[in-house]
Amino acid sequence: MLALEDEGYTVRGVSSAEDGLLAQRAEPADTVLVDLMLPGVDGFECIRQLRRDDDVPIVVVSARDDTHDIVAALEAGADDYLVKPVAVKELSARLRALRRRGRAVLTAVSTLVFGDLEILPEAGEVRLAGTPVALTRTEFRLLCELAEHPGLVLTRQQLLQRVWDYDVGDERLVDVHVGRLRQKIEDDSRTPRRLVTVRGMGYKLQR
Amino acid sequence: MLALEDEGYTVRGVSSAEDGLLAQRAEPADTVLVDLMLPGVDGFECIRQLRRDDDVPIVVVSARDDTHDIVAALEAGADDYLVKPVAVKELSARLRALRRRGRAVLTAVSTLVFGDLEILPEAGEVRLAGTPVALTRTEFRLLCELAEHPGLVLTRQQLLQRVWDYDVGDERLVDVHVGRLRQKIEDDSRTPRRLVTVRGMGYKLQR
DNA sequence: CGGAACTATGACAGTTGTATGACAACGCAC
DNA sequence: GTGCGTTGTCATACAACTGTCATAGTTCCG
Repeated sequence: MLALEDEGYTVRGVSSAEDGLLAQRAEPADTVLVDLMLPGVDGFECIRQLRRDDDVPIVVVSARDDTHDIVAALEAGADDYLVKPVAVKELSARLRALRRRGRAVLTAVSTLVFGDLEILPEAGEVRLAGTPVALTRTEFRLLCELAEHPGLVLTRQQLLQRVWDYDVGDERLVDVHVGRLRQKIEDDSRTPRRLVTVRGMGYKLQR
Repeated sequence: MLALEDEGYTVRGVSSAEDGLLAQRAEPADTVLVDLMLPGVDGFECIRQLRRDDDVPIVVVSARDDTHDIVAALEAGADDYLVKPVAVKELSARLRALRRRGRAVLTAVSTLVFGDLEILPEAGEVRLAGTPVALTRTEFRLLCELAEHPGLVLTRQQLLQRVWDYDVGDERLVDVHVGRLRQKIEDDSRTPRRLVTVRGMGYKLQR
């Protein structure tokens, strides 16, 4: 999963078939990876249900290399079947091949997820617990900059440079915009839980 | 090959990459199996050429199970890659999976749907809640351009380039046409719900 | 405890970005 | 040529955003 993120994918993990089905209904991913050894619902049944709901590409990853399983999974509606251990490069290439075929028209939108905070950079959109939040351009750029370095402290200087293209400038400016951003993305701006201050250093976006 | 015929496929065999390419041009099969160890043209090149000509599903069958080869074949345009020895049942199931997906594409491309807004690019037609809307050529192209990137913000520059073929030009021009388009596709052009402004960035068509 | 350093926030005026109506130029059919 | 729809430019009005500053609140440490 981490390896896939390195390849540039945004990954949402679930621990059971039920969770996966629910998550997919609530907010469809553009590709689904299924492990046939999941607890709960039978894996093939899971594929069938996914396929019934929509035509998202489904890739099965499994430790079993029995032809019978492979055929059953494909019949159930899977688009590809990989036997563990899987080379990430291969998985990534197969995902690309699938996407090329299925969704050639649609452009993929990447999502940065921080708990219930989602950031869609290309869509210029930010959602908090599913509902869109209206941010100004500066707030948005600030948030993206922080989001690109999850959990890392960025100094005011760094933020001034990257968000404002200022080589020099009043560092207080950053404070003001962080404050405004907090009003919009924190439940209680007095006790920030996502965008936290690191005294003497700067700010960071909590994973 | 014989085994495949038993599964109900009609199979045409060729003994070299050149023959295969020619045969496919003369009388296209609906799926192509490629063996990477063919004499003559390099197998990857063969895939690329097939892919260039049309978007027939391509399945590679090869004795080599090196990840590097698999990735290269998929990158070249293959849809699937099987390592010999191949179970006929599996191959058959994978061909069916591919064909299933291929069909889905054809139906998916023709209409772009955004809620009750339908766009038929080839037909040059736009319908709002079922009733046709009369758009000018520029408005139509603008809408199509936005529709091809659902939910993504397009900058005025990008739109100028893609709709007007202007490398430089007054960005206000875009505003004006967006305004005119809104008059026609929004219920209340004061509060756009479909074609929304992302201040400081551009415009996007809401999914 | 008290001061210094650091951070948060509210208010304000200047600036920027967007929407829209008016208009002249253009192409095209008749 | 006349009439009509379309196109690009412009000026204006309005709304939203930005940066600065003053003030108030924290945290740290001797």
